Amino acid sequence: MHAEPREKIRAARKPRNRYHHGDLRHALLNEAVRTIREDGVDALTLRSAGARLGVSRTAMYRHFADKSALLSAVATEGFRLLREKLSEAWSRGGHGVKGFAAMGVAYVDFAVENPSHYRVMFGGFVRGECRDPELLTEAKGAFQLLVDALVSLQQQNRVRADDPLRLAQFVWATVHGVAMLAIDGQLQTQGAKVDDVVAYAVDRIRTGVGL
Amino acid sequence: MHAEPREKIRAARKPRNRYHHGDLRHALLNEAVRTIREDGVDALTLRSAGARLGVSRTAMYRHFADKSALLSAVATEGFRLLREKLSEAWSRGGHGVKGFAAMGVAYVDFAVENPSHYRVMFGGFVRGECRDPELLTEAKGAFQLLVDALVSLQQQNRVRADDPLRLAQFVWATVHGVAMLAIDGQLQTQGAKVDDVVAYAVDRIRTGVGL
DNA sequence: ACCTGAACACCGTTCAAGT
DNA sequence: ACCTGAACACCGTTCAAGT
Repeated sequence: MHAEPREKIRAARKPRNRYHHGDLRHALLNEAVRTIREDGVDALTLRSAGARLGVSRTAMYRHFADKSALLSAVATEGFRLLREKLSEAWSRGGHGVKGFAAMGVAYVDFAVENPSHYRVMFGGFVRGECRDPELLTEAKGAFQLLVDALVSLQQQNRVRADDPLRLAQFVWATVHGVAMLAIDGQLQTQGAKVDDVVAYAVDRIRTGVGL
Repeated sequence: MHAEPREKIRAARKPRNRYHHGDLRHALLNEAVRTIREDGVDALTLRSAGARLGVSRTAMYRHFADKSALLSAVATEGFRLLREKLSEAWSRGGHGVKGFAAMGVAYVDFAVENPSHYRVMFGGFVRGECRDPELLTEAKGAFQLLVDALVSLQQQNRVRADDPLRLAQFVWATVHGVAMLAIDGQLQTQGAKVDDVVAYAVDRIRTGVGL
């Protein structure tokens, strides 16, 4: 009978004793990201994901409205990761022109290393209505990093004094395009390595946005 | 009995009297393009496509290896259409800097007007092995148009003397990126119209590839 | 050659029921 | 609150059989 108080203390810390998981939502999200990364979006089925977590295939509906909502969470996670990579590159490059180039390379690298995840972020898998505010916030956060970098470069007189938003949209489109074509295998066939294309594109961007 | 010779003449022109269609392959392809354009890729099912053509849902397998092969044909058709639009824009613009800008606008317009079709061309729906040679040829044809335009501009001393292939890859990536972000609805949220973004991007490309 | 019809092994989603 | 199990309405694909 002296085990009971212990149980109660635990109960106080974690209000309820869940059936299988401390947090099925997180477990599902991680499993989805893992499956998508390793085997692609098509390989992600609610049935297999549930089975792998030792849970019924309908358990998911307690945590996500539907499959699209789960994919939306995966996309959100992707933008979070991307923002980290970009922020790191910008810092590592010393918040200057070098850092700007590093951001471009980091962006494409992220897409090439996680092609399926990247496609979920931009491939239209997340339907218009299911784009939850969290996803929008995270996507805007990553974009804002680019805007801030461009403003910083403008203050250093390294970038023309156009509307930073416009500049950022152009730069974003270019690296996004390189990334997309790269993971589609459309650049290798043209007899050039992806890295070289990225380097050249960053150079042309620099010329394009320069003073 | 005097109808028989007529039948035989017909048989000579068209060796066999098909069950339902003169060319089910074309009918299927058109139906697929139409469905994708109007209702998206997810709406395309072999069952409904067959039903709409008054044909069994397995009849397709006589003409395409599987659904991916059908999508590959849809993508091929897309590249054909895109090439036409680009060629027209380049000519209409007088094969010069104006034509080059017109190509960029035409490219993004095509994607925005046929978002689902465009996604089939670049969205990874066509698996690596299923990329039939016809698709590759057609895609390269559209890309070549861009290379040729850049070579022409180089001869007019309007574009820097870099490797035209590299230049074309950069330009392609940029317009592709703008197109992708546009059909993903990622540009409107940033408080700017797609047309303006395209115009600005074309301007920056021009600066980027200029002498 | 070209197409059918039944069958197979899958899906996502709903819902009454259990604890 | 959280999860289950059966059921529903779909898929793409295979294959023996028809004409």
